[in-house]
Parts: sequence; C-alpha cells; structure tokens
Amino acid sequence: MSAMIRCGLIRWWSPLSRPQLPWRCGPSISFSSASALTHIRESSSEIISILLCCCGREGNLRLGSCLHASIIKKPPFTNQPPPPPHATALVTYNCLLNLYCKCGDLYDAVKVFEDMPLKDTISWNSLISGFFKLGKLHSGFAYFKSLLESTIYRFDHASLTSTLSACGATESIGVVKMIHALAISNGYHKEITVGNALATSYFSCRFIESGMRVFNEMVERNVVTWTAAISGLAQNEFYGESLKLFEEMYHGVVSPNCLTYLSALSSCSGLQARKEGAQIHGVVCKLGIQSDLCIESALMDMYSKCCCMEDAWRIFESAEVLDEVSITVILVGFAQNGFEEQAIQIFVKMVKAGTKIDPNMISAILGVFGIDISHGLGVQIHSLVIKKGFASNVFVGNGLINMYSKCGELEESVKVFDLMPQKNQVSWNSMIATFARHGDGWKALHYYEKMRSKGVEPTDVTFLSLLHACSHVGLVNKGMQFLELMEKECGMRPRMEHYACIVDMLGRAGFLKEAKNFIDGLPVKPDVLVWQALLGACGIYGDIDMGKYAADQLAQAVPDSPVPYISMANIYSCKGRWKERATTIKKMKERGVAKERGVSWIEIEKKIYSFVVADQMHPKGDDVYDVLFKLFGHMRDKGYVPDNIFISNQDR
DNA sequence: AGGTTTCCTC
Repeated sequence: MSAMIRCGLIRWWSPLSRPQLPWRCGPSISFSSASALTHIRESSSEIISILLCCCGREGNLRLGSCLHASIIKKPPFTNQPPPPPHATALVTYNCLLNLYCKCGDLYDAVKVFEDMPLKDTISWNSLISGFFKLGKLHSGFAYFKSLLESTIYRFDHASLTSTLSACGATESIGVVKMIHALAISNGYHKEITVGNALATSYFSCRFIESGMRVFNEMVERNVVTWTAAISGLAQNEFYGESLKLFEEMYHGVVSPNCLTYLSALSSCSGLQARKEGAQIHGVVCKLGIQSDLCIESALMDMYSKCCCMEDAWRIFESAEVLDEVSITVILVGFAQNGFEEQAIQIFVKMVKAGTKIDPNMISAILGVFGIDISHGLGVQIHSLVIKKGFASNVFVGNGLINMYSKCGELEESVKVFDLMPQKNQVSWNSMIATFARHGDGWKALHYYEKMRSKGVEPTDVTFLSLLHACSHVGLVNKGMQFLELMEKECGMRPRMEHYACIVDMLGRAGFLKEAKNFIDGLPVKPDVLVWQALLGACGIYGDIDMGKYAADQLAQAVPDSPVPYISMANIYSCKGRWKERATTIKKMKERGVAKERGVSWIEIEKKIYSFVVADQMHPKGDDVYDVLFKLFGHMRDKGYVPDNIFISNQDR
C-alpha cells in the first residue's frame, strides 16, 4: 500500500511528467476517510506527511484534520523506530501547517505553528505565505517582521518572495525597498525567483524605472522574468516599451508562454497596434493556443480596440466556450465602436438564455446608452441590477449615473449617486460631467468642491468636465484657473482635449483673438480638436478671417474632412456672401471631399423608416409632406419662425 | 492570466 501511494506521488510530483492542462491540482485521494485511517495506524510519518500534503493541495480539510487527529492520538514520530525523530516531526508538522494554510483555516494553522516543538524557516514561510494568500496582509507582515527580528530563525529567499508578492497588492513601496536591501545584503538578489518578485513588485507599485533596473541587472532570466517586465510595462501603460521588450524576447533564447502573449496582446490593445496584434494572433495559432479562453478574450479585446469588430466578432462566433469576460469584451467592443444595437442584442440574448451575468457585463452594456437609445431598456437593466444585488458595485453605479444622464434623466442620476455606498473618482467625475452636460455649470463646480472636501483627488477627466462646465456658463477666468491648478498644483499634463476645451470656452465667450493667442502659445502642436473648436467659435460670431485661418489649418490636419468647407460655407451664408459660399462648396467638390448625407430614422412597431432631406421614396410621401406643411402652419401661428440663416437663396 | 465606468465640439 505504502509503496503504491508513494510511487504514484513521485510520478506526479516530478515536474517533467506533470501535465500542463487540465490538471491544476494534485491527485485525488479517492479512498474514504475511514479506510485511510485504518492504514494510517501502521503508516510511517513520511506517508502521513505526503497524505497531508495531498489534502492541502486539494483542499480536503476533512481528511486532513482526521489525519491530524490520528497523529495526536498516536504520534508517528515518537513511536517510529528510525531516527532522527525530530527531523521527521518537523516535516510532518510543516505539512500540517501547509494543510491548514492551503485550506484557509488560519486559526488552526497558527495553533499548529505555536505548538510546534521545533520550527524551521519553512514553517515560518508557510504561515507567512498562508496569511498573504488569504489577504490577511497585516498579520503576514507582522509574522515576517518577527522572523526578521528572531535570533533563532533565519529568513531565506522564499520568505522574501512571498512577502514581496503581498507588497504588490498593497503598493507598499517602502517594504519592497527594504526587502531589496535585505536581499542584496544577504546575497539573495542573485536568486532568480527573488529578482522576479522584486521586479514584479516594483512594477505593481508603479516604480517602473526600479523594476526595469532589476530586470536589466539580473544575471539570469527565465520566462517569468521576461513576462514580469512585459506585463509590468503594459500595466503601467508603457505599451510601446512593453512590445519592444516582447520583440526582443521573441528573437531571444527564452520562449514566451501563454501569459507573455496575453501581456503583449494587451499592449497591442493599448497602442491600437492592429498589425502587431495580428502577428501575435498568427503566432498563437501556430502554437495551437488560440482557443484558450484568455487568449481569445485578449485577441477580441485587441481587435475591438483597433476598431476591427469583424475580426473580433469572428473569434466570438467561433468560440466553443464563452464566459463573463469574453462576453464583456465583445459588448464593450460593439458599444464603443458605434454598434450599440448589436451590443444590446447580444446582451438581451445572454439574459434570456440565462447566462451568468456579472457586474462587469452590466457596466459594459450601460455604456451603449446615448442620446438615441430609449431609456426604457436602461430602466430594465437598472431593475436587473437590483435583482442581482449589484447595486452596491461602483462600476455599475457609475454606469447607471451615466446612462440616466445621457438619457436626460438628471434626477435619476443624482438619486443613483446619492444611494451609492462607495464612490470613486469616476463617480464624482460622472456627476460633474452630468451637470456640465445639462448646462448647470454652477452645480458642476459645486460638486467639484464637494468632491475635494471629501478628500477625493481630481483626475484629468475631472478638469475636462470642469472646463466644459465653465465653457457653458461663460466662466472664462475660472476655467483658466482650473487649467493652471491642473498643471501647477496637481502636476498633470493637459491633453489636447483640455486645450480644445479652453479654445472652445474662449471662443464661445467671444474672445477669438485670445483663443488664437492661446493656440499659438501651446507647448504642443495643436490638432484637429483645437482647430475645430476655434472654427466653431468663428461660426458663432461670423468671423470670416479667423474662420478662414482655422479652416485652412483644419483642412491641412485632415485633408478629407468636409468640416472646414461646410463650416466656412455656413459662415459665408450668415453674412450673406453667397459667392464665397459657392466657391467654398466648389473647392470642396474639386478636392474630392464628400459630405456625408444626414440620415434620420424612426422606429414604428419594430420597423425602421429612414429618410434624407427632400426624400421622395416613401410610398405615402405625399401624405407625410401634407402633415409636415400643416405642422409648419401651426408653428408659424404660435410664433416660431424657422432659422434660415445657413440656407442660401437658391435653396429657399 | 483575459474584461467593466467618467471625457471638449455637433
């Protein structure tokens, strides 16, 4: 019996023979507890240790504690003939400790630890990593500290790596630096696992340079090392550097693994690097891991972020298994690439099919709501949120605020916000944006003050919404102050959107010269957004000269955009300069720039009717125009006069 | 290991 078990275990323990998939845990102990116990009476402590390890691996606390009981009843290490008894006792105790830690029973783990007649570094490490793996970081750090201060026991490389793993989660950079120093002074820094853990922790704490320094100075590097750096860079949004490193690895001696490909793909998503992403797609196909669910999700995400929904959809359709993540990815892809209807269809299908819904999917689908999606469905999703018990999720709450806000239900947004048990920066930003969107700039500023008084730090989006609010209320000085606050006090570099917002604000207030001066003084080359903002303002004030300048700049930036021509044509129209208007339109046509024709549509009893200007296609067109003219009559009687300012004489 | 919410102009 004992030989059989041992033989099986040794084969399984050997890393070479251990299958990669789908085995994730050890062998199962199939015999019943009772029969196990009868054997145990005669078993050696070695076998008990092995059995305890097995129980630990598969989380069999019941059988494990039976074994523990049998040890207490008849301690194997005291009656066993072969010495040395202490060594055996230590191993058995360590296995026991490991069992309780793995099963999450830290209370008994500590009891075993305290009762151990003899401990070694492994005992300490087991307990410390047990605490960390169960998220009891405080106790873990406390035991690590005791180990450091102990005069009897010495820490080793494993104590350092398991403690480092907890530093990443808490972003405790101080502890990372201390462990780094300890590692160097004790010669453990050359240990590959320590180097890997150090690099990983530095990246988790956003100390990118330190992480890279550790990586660069490592004498030996394995897949884990490379992957730590590639994913560390990706997680800190250094996508380009991450991909560069991936390329270096790919041409080197160490082969990437599944995790490396996932990290590289996420960098491609961040960079919207379709070409590189597709290359990795090819590589994973060659390796035969393209059907791994994680790889599939990462690929779909990459294609979605590169606006290639057809490619993303192909993967989704051919996927044999779907889960919450892959569904979320496709929902976000459709939602953010302007395919709101498709996203809704998939979501509704999933709900109807009884697919497991999670909060991430909900916040993803809430992203489809905009001005042209009816809010009836939004209300249904809100009730689903309450039914599923997701109402306290921050992401879901934020999604609901925005859904109501974009559907024009301001009070509902406020209600959701007030009821949220936890709010984050995005929640506050969403409220500020909501008020800005609804034209209540003062309320937006008020919520900003409230946000700061609660100790919540603003983000760049906060400032964007504030600038938006200032723009609509005409608070030019306040807006300029916010820009300064953002740069000087918060140390943030404004994005082009911020600059465009300032130009918009100055322009709306009629400060066209100041807007141009502001653009001239920018530290970066202005882009489309900025010129569009200036051009828009010229349109409001009918400034032909400035408008021409802005339109020229815009046409240079985006040669195939109709916007500069149409805007200029409109400015000429409202000044009555029909000749220049005609020349502008002619120029646009000569350059082959096409204006996309505006299409409107209406849904009546699940049928969609679309129509364009002066449409004659509808079979009941005459009746439609009849009603339309009657409505015009009513409008005129009520005192509403059509605004023909942009329409030239020939079009009237 | 893969995913989610906020963002100027119209």
